[in-house]
Amino acid sequence: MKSLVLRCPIEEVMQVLSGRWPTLLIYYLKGGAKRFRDLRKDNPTIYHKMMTLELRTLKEAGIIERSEFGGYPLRVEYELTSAGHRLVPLIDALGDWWEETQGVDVNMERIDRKS
Amino acid sequence: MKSLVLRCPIEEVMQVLSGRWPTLLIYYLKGGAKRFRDLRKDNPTIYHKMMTLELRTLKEAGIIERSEFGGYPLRVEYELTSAGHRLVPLIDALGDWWEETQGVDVNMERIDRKS
DNA sequence: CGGTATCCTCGGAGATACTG
DNA sequence: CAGTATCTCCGAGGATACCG
Repeated sequence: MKSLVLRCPIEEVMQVLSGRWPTLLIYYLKGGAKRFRDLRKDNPTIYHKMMTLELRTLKEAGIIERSEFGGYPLRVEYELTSAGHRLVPLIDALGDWWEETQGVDVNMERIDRKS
Repeated sequence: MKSLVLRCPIEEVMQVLSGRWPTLLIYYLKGGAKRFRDLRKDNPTIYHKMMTLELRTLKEAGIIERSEFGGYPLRVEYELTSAGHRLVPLIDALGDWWEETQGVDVNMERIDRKS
């Protein structure tokens, strides 16, 4: 998943959203701004380093915004931009499609067996 | 991107669509059934092995269907299922969102921040 | 022609430690 | 607390050859 061949918006957006974390992070930011450490609590299996990297690419894509508050200990908050908020329903639609699809088309056999 | 923690439909659908090829393959099948070799012409940089693997996971997800016609040389065709067709507009919406976002919002916010 | 098997490498990401 | 630096390791996927 490295260099792009075409300048295709779909390929580009998938480049940003691909992988396990991006959509999860967006999901957990739906409700409003959160601190770094709270996002880690939401995603207990992600590693420190990965989270900063993932958050950075989301920021560079204009999906989230990073705010650094001075003081000690440091405090950094992330929240969805307006573009990020507009993205949420599109991702949800994919989730809905998936539930629908897996329930009906693929698992037909299972349903068959039960009846 | 291995084991899933949650039974979250979004995480699951992203598992299938993540990466460079799935959405591209879906895109190239929008117009109707295609042979294996024609899909390779559409995606000249994908390798033989990868394509069979990607096509297989798409099939297992119920997005495409595989038809094998006997004869020699062998002939295999792939086409979108009805679920696959319902997925297309959702992916397109992501592409549209991306174009819109990269053109307008991201730069806007940068300009805002400067003032 | 389409699919599988094999080998190999290269970098993503797990894990830990350190800095501001 | 958040971010960076290192080191390591494993496996996705590139490349090629062979099979049905």
